[in-house]
Amino acid sequence: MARSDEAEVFFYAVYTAVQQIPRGKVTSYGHIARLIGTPQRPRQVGICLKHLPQDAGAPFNHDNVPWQRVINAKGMISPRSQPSGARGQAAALQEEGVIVTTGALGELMVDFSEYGWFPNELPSDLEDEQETS
DNA sequence: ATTGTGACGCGTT
DNA sequence: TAACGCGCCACAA
Repeated sequence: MARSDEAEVFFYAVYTAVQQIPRGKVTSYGHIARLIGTPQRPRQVGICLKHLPQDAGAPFNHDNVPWQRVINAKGMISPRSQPSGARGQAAALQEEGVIVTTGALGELMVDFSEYGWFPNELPSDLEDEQETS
């Protein structure tokens, strides 16, 4: 692996946590950071998703990690998420029943009070899952 | 090796 | 209320 071992652990934690987000729900980068015990690094969560492989053969990839369900704390889909803007992510969310509204500036928003998923901790322990790799 | 750049969030202005 | 500053740290140049 190219990344350091610590980074590897962090990536694993992020991807696994994101997989816990139920279909049709959304959460924030910051909340994912809190769930995995690193509340000071919402930004690194974004980096993990940014580098999420598209290759279906990878252990974590665009198919098995619902990256589209992670948005920022203001409830808006990050414009930087994709080259074409946030449209693709919005489409992916709408496909699973999430209503995405468009602001005056063309910003794509999701109502947290309706679709927010903010548990205090992860439903399953993620610490000791993958022992063999 | 160094420097700059972020799929962010929160406290201060 | 909005804008700015800073922490965080993996990655690309």
